[in-house]
Amino acid sequence: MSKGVQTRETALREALAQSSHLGLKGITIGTLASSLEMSKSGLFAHFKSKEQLQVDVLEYAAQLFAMSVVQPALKEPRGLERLRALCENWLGWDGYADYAMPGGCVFISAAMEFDDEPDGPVRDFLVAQQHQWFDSMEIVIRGAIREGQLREDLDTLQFAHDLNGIMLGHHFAARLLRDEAAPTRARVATERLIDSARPGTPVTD
Amino acid sequence: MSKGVQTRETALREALAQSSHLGLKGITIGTLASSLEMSKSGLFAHFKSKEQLQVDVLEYAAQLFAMSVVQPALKEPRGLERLRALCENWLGWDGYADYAMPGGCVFISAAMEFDDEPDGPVRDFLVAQQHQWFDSMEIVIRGAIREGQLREDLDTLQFAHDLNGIMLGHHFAARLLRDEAAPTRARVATERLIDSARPGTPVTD
DNA sequence: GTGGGAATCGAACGGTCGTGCTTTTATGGG
DNA sequence: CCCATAAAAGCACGACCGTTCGATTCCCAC
Repeated sequence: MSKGVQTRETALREALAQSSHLGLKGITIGTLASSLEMSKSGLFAHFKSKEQLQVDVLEYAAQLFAMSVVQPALKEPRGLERLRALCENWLGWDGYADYAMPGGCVFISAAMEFDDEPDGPVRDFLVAQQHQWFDSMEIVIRGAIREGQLREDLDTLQFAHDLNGIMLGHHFAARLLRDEAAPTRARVATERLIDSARPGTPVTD
Repeated sequence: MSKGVQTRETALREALAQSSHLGLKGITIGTLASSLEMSKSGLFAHFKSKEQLQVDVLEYAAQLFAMSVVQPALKEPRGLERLRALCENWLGWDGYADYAMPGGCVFISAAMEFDDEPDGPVRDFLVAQQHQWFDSMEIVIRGAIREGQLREDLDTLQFAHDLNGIMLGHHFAARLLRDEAAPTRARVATERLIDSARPGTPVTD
């Protein structure tokens, strides 16, 4: 019982690392196996198919994301502090270089790889995950509204999408363009977004 | 002379269409050849390698982009009108469904595919293209500054990156989440961004 | 209409892919 | 310590990959 679970865990960690810079589609049973110094078939037995492996990697990554981004933010007091913590952790996640994701956010690569795919287990799982994540963001944003720090009539879903755009832009600038100013720019953009959502700001609709 | 160029052109168009939803790495000589109803080797002869094919596809896409996004915007009067036209065309480009790019912006997928790659012909070409594109954006933005419609001390590069983030967010919402409100949200975000850059707006630095 | 170069084809190459089998080896509860 | 069971290995498969090369077909200037 124990041995199998442990191997599986190790395999998922390595698979996540490789997905991080090759994408979910880029990982290979063969390459993964030799990285783990085991046989293709031995590794394959842990996941009934490559598709299942991809889903499992997404699930594994989500656990890591919840643990290192969401949970720490929940320790901050509700409102802008918590929202800022969430964004800062999110930014950190995208540069999670030294541990499990040398190639940046796996959700972003997966999103671009599967966005034009027909429905399927991997895509469906990823989309569900993203909806969950947007829900979490909205909850934190509404917290800041309830604290009176953000406008009462703010479109929280729009706000969440705006934040998402900022993070995608950060990924783009940091990873593709190798722009060291990317995190700074993301923070500037986030503050500007928050400012535009403060009470007293004229409604833009 | 004529026949070869024509075949090449047709091949590039089909290759772009396929790259659009499979990514640049997703295209294969074999699949592409059978789509064009010709032999693998016959097609291959037009491009000396797959890497070269990928670069050529990027170049082909850039021509299309310049023609359908940049050039029309340059017909608008300098300033916010031109900037808005650029954004609107850009938004249209990402949903260029019926012609050459059924799977959305090929530059975005390519960016995510090659962002963690070591330097190479394809990555280098893509990065150079993006820098060019950011330069173009900055020029249009500075046009609005010179017209007195945007703040004098505006960080134009930051502004361009913010726009880029909005478009990436649009791609994400429209393609992965299949959110029909995506274009509207992108427009709202763009207007908010413009508003925050107007003269008289307090500096956010 | 013929010759020559461009365009295309057919077949093959070594490699890797995901995935079934069967067999061997390791593990841990009684 | 034994033995059922779990884990890993070994091997093979058909398919497709990018690429090469020699043969074939086409187009067009003379």
